[in-house]
Amino acid sequence: MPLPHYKPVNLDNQTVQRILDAALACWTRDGYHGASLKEIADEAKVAKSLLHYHFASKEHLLIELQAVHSRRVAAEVRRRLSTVTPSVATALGALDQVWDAIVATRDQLPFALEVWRASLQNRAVRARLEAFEAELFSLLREGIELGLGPLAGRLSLPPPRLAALLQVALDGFSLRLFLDPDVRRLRRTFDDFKMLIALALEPAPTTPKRRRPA
Amino acid sequence: MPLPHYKPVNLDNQTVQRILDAALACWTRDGYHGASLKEIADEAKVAKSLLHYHFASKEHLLIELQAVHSRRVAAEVRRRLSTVTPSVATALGALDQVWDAIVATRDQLPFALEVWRASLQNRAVRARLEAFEAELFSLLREGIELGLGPLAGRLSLPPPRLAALLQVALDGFSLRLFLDPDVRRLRRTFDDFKMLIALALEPAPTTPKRRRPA
DNA sequence: CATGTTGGACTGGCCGGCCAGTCCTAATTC
DNA sequence: GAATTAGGACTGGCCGGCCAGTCCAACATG
Repeated sequence: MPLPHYKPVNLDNQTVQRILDAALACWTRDGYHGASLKEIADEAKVAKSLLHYHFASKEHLLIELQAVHSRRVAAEVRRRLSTVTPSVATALGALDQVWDAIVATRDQLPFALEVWRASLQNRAVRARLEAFEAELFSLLREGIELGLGPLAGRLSLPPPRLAALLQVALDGFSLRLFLDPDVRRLRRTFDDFKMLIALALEPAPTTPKRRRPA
Repeated sequence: MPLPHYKPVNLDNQTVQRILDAALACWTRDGYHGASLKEIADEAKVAKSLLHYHFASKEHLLIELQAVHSRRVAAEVRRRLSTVTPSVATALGALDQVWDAIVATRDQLPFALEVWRASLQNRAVRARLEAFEAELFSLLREGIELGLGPLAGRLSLPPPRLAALLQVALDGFSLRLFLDPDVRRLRRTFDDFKMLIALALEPAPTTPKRRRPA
């Protein structure tokens, strides 16, 4: 099955945005197959046929929403990491920024899971997902390099590998936030994780110091 | 909606097992709503009506499969952690065991995602999922305590908190294994993670450290 | 005879998709 | 400046099809 080519969607149209928001809400709540187009139309307070006017199919709606959503998330992360200045403290502070971003968007994680699942069967979704993941990776790596400045060279882990580790860990935290309503307990685990990172950031362990977690 | 009470299912029946395996395969491939009962029946090479003979409904099938599957996973993890003997090296080796378990069952992760999603809407699924997560947490904590023996007291992180951190991280690795077909790259990230853990495990290299006040 | 299994007919409902047609606004024409 | 045209936005209703679930007659097997 080759990649279908869809007509471009007018994203400036306010109703289109309402539909996209409704789809995000419904798919987050009930999953892609679990939510019907009627459900989405009702949520957007719009006739079901209008969905097919703006979007060729349910799949097309998913693809467009994925594009919009990943763009939004990437922009949010970029915004939060833009104020980082070089020092270990601010580098760890940047981690807090990322944490806040995750918590703020925690209810949308089920949609992300849905996109991941769809990426198994849809090449367009797959391609965009990989690009998005690569972008997040770059943002993390740049965040590390910027945040540590000249210190970056003395890491026990080179920035790209630290970034990869961060990305995995952050996915884990996202997932557990989705599972576990107790944010504070998870926050403590995140602080523990930050402590671990701090250990790895400290320069060559000639005189190792041990810190109590804050 | 109160919890429905289902007639017990004869799990010794071989055909029932075939159906459960088929459901696992189909739901892993297409998701809960995405796979029809006919599809599952075909996969199990069984008449569709037989599904309704053994299980009251699609939901019932999900609940039973979740029970069987989580029991299997827990048993597998328990088996892999049973040989741990006290020392830092074997404690890290136990991590490798868990890694192998994750890699071995990576293709079933989409089903786990499906269960997580279902837990949002189904109290029976939710309850069992929480029990399962709690069991995994205990296994990890016991693995840490057993693996480190008397060393456990000298951790910079008490075992329960290390276990929580491990659980989050392992979820992250599971997720990325699902996203990323490149196991070896992720394996290196996992090794980096192990190094980080090792840093937290190592007591002060030469002179014994003063413990934090109780 | 109980349990397990098949295969098919059947239903009521929801699904995604499609279409004919309305409404509104803005440009175009006379 | 009234009439006409064009086209985007939007609707209600319909369609064929698949879905979960029901029922049953038949048959195996011990």
